[in-house]
Amino acid sequence: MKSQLAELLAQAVAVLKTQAVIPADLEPRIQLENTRDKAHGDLASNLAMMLAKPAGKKPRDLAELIVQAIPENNLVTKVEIAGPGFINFFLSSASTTSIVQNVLAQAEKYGHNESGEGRKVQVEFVSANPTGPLHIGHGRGAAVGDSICRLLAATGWDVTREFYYNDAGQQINNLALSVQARAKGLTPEDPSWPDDGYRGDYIIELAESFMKGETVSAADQEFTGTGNADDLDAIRKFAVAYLRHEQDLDLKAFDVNFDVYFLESSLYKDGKVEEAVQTLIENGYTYEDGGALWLRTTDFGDDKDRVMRKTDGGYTYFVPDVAYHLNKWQRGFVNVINEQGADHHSTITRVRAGLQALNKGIPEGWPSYVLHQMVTVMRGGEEVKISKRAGSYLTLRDLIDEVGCDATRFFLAARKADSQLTFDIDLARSQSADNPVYYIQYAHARVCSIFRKLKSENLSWDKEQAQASLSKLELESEKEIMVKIGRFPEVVNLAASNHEPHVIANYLRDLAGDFHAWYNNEKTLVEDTELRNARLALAEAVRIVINNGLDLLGVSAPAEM
RNA sequence: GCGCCCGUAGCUCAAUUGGAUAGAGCAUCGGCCUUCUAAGCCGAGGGUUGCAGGUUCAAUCCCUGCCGGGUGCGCCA
Repeated sequence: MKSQLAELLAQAVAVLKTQAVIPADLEPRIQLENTRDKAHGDLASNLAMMLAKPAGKKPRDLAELIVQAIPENNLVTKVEIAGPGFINFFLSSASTTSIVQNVLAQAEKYGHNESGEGRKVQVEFVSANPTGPLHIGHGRGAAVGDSICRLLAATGWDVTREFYYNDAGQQINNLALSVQARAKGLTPEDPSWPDDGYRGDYIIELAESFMKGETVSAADQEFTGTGNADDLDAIRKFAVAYLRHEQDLDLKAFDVNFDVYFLESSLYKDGKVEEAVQTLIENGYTYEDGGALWLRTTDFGDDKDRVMRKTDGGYTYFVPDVAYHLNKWQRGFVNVINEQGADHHSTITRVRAGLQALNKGIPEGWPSYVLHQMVTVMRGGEEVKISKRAGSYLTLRDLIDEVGCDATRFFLAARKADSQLTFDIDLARSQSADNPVYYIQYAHARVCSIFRKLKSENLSWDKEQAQASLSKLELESEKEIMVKIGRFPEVVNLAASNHEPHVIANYLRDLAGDFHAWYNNEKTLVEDTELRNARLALAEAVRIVINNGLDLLGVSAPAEM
């Protein structure tokens, strides 16, 4: 719709160029925007205001000339010049009803497109350390990351979802030591409790399971507890497998799946870390100082150089990260999006610097990142402090159990990632009816209910019949809904290209509102067959859009509530 | 001190990448169930978009400087 109208405007510009009203060498960008106020029509262009200066005319006068130069068409019924020089277009009935036809024809594909052209994109998200259950921050990453994947897939990308396990660092030692301490009956209050030990209760369960000789299996590994509290290596392996298994369950409960689980330890095992370090040394970006090996990250915009290899011979955390991202690049992922918590944002400069220093032709600014800000959890009007080490814990699974998967996902994805989010458990739990996700799902269920009613009254409806009757949709409220669902593909594109799932949530809230209002004011199952068929078509179109939109958020669209 | 994010109604958040009179929900107040699901609808009140400048036809959005909140700044990960 928009592109067709833009084409008409382009033609008008061409005409005015031949009349020398507009300088011939000017190539204006035709902008059409959706109006906020329906008094301004359905679509508006600022063309006249942008061209006023080069044309040497007043915006409104120029707008007049542009309008006169627009070719005959059946898209719009009225064109108005308003305000400082806006050109407002009022869509014709033929235009709006064609939207409904389009939605019904494309059904679950409506809103999708092929602009990604099947190109590969990798999205890395969650990537929690296997040192504890997933908490609400991981939940935000999971909800946002998974939704970005769904958006990219819907716009024609070949998406790979990847989870990176930091299973090789110092934190794993701390984990093993903590489990060992519990296995030996120590508590965090004990003087010999490990310095950076994990204090959560789940460590107790883990230790018990190990001592009992239970077998745990995660995606690609399995390990049986030996029951020997002195065997730290066995404890380490068991603990990692155990917690990965727990995280698998968390993700399953959240309906988030990954294509690839990448182990940091494999980078060491395969010599990839060493390889990357050698390359950096050969490329001359390193130096020794104080017994450590440094990377000259300041050559790439960092504010100070960074240690790569400590005096104890171990690598700092970002070195395997560089090796890991080189691996992504070598797997052919020209497009990589990393979704992670904003508290780790300082790694971005380092990883990118390391990749540049490798001289492998990796573009500056690769990979791209989506950072989500912190989630504050409120309960009983007070902030719930979450700390693995302190032991106070609210897991993602607790939350899903309390609030439900749909509401949790919606809530965590419905806000812009780069602003902090407050998750009020009491609100989400005790007043679940007030949760916005139900409002949208309810609209979907209501449409389904209408069709059930139709059936129970032995009436029927089909797409073909409806096509001929759409001109019966004459109400202003109906036109508004048609225009709104006509914008859905554009909203999907915007959300996908900006990696902003929350845009979908806002759109759905808005559409559901229009639908509920219409539903309350106008009866769908009326005597007049043509009008009934037309309204059923509109209701079905709304249902399709809500279904498709909720799917992009990973939220279900129930037929009954 | 330096980097990044944020600051919009009492609260939680939007605002179609610079558009026209800044919008929703919750909360408050008043109406609507004999009618396709009241998890709904209709109406009312609620704002100097943190402050001060700048850029232009037009600024919540871009630039500069302040103020406030968050987060990061280790040979931790």
